[in-house]
Amino acid sequence: MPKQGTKTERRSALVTATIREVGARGSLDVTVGQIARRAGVSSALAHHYFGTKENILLSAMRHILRTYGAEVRASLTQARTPRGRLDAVVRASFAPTNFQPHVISAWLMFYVHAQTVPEAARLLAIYKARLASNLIHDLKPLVGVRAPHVASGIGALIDGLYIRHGLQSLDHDAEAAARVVLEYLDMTLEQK
Amino acid sequence: MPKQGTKTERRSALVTATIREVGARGSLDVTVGQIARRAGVSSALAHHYFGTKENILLSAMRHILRTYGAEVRASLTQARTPRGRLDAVVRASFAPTNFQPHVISAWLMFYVHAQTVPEAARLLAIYKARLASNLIHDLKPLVGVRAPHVASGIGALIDGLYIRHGLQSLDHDAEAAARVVLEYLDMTLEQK
Amino acid sequence: MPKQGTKTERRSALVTATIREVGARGSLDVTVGQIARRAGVSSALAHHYFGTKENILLSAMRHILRTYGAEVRASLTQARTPRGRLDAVVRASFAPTNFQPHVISAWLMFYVHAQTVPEAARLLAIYKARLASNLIHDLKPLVGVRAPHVASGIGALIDGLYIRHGLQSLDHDAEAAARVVLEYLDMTLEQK
Amino acid sequence: MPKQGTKTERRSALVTATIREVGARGSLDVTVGQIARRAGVSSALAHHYFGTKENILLSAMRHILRTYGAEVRASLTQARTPRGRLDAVVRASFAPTNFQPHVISAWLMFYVHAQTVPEAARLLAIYKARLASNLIHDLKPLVGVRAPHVASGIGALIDGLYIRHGLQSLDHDAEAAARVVLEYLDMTLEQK
DNA sequence: AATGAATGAGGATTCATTCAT
DNA sequence: GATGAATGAATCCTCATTCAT
Repeated sequence: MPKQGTKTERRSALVTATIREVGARGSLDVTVGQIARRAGVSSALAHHYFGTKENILLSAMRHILRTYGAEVRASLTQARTPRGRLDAVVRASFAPTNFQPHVISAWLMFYVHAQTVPEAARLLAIYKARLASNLIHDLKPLVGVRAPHVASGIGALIDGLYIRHGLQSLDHDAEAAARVVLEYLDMTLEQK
Repeated sequence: MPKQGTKTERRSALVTATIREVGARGSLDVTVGQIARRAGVSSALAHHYFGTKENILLSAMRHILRTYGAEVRASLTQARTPRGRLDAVVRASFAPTNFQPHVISAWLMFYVHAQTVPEAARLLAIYKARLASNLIHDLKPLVGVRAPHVASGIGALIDGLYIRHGLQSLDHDAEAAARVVLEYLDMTLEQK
Repeated sequence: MPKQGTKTERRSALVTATIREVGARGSLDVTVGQIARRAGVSSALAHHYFGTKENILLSAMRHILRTYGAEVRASLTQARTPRGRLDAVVRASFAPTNFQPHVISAWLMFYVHAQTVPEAARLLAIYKARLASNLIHDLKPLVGVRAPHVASGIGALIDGLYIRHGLQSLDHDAEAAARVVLEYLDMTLEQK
Repeated sequence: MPKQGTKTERRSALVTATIREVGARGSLDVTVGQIARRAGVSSALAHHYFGTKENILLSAMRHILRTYGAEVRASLTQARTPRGRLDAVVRASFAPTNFQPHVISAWLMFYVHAQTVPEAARLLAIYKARLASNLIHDLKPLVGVRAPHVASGIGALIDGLYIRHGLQSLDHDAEAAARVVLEYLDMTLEQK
């Protein structure tokens, strides 16, 4: 009688539902019940699979981070020059899989969550370290010791554009957003 | 025992306590009780003065925005050239009154809050419009029609630096943060 | 600086305000603050004069009962025959001072209050006893031993008409209401 | 520990508990906690099943009204003549299922509640309309155009007897109460 | 006399979580 | 595997009441 679904299917459905729900409400204050309902299951089942709400949230975060990581890798395979690779990394941040309203909302929520929950902070730190490392690797041949500095500027700019986008002031579409960062990059590179 | 503080004193104490508490917890999920306790009063008194929790939060937001506005104005009085004024506006964002951990946390929380609460969104929109208007006013003589574009880049960069700072990864002190933005500005201006 | 007012004035203003407020809200769930505001004073003053909320309510009840009693006495002075006196007693219940929406509401609320508060029950019992006594006194010459029985029928009919009136279904104006009871009386008297 | 009762069982238990509790306290000011405790469940469960307190109260009202309706219908099946049917309708109001202290209390409370809550008013209006309609239907053959007038008198008398009974002054047992109304009816019918 | 300041107690409601089935 | 039943622990908010001024 119970609805069927493999463990993986259910977990994945709940993770997706979490992101959608957070996006729809614009708030991390989402209840397990709301998430479960959106996934079409009972809240008891959500606990059955994840144990605690915290865990559902963390899983959703991991999902987003994984998706983002995949996007970056995919983007990088097509790049050859350092500059091309930088381009790829930046553009991955604004790829369609990520730069959608509800995903952006979720990112913002996770930033907040990271302030309280160590594990969330750890995940975010990993993401940041990877982004920085990616950028620095390819900036070094171009700007030498200034690489970390420039990388952190780019990182901040990306985060800022995310936030602003999350805030409905859709003054940047993905393409425009990427361009802002890339211009920043270009200008930096042009510096003698 | 009653009759100890004036209405103004208490309101102000509660607003301050709100920001500190939000900063300390790293979350907008502070209870009226926590805020009140920090302010040294009963939660009933907080309701007496503000009516609802929402109102307390909004008042705290207004307080932060007002402080920021004052900082900008003060900073501007000492500037003479457009470039000097741009400098002033940027540096105001990183002035000691604003760029403290708990205030930064509060900013982040308010960004989130604005996604849900219209009045919060309105307040944030005002802040943004003012910042943009300030920047554009002084960018026009320097970069002409590119002014709005550059202004939005600067705005995003400031927001991004705030977030990153809020996330404990204190890779930027205030001075460094301001410098990142100003370099961005300089590079932009140097563009032919 | 404080507003002036004699003790009596204030007390009376608060009692009146209580009845109006109960009437306006259609509920005994009226707060001291609401009553005080309607009377134009602080809730602290209400306590100063009455000590407790219970006391305010009881005073209002006494006021209504007193008004009703006065109405009955006034009405009776003009009657000469037993039948005339019965008429007077019945009509007093529907006199303009009593048969107004907010007073009717207050009566209903007091009925309820009497279920919980002994003193309120006592006051209501007194009213009932007086009404019964008045009716029986003049019914005796007319229906003999059936007097108590008829009196209680009349009392119930009056109460019922009050309730129904309080319930907005204004299917009886005062005159009509009185007539219903008097017809009942007439029919009873005509019984052999 | 969980999984003990069905949805229907619990709902019904809570509705019953509501009426008993209202009766026991003599006040609509019962807390959800009190109702739940009497039903042997947590207050959270009460909310789980009814959503709001208002809803619990309304459900209790509907229960009483339904019981009363059933009583009337049952009573009517045994009647043949118009006069017999009138008898049945009146007696149903004083049937043991209804004319118990706590049910009477609940009625009184609902009268009060109806002054504030539209849905409660609507329910009460339906009850009244049905009673009136029932009475008028059978009065018409007996008193012609005076039917509505007589019906409203009877209705008021019933309500009045209810109130008086609710007020502990048990000067009427059910039989006596019914008799008062039926006498009223008889007298009316005997009118030429 | 009059009031604003202040609070403890309490109440409706929500929610993560657990358990029997 | 899946769920409805069930609850303890919060949380916001209200209110009668008290006290210093």
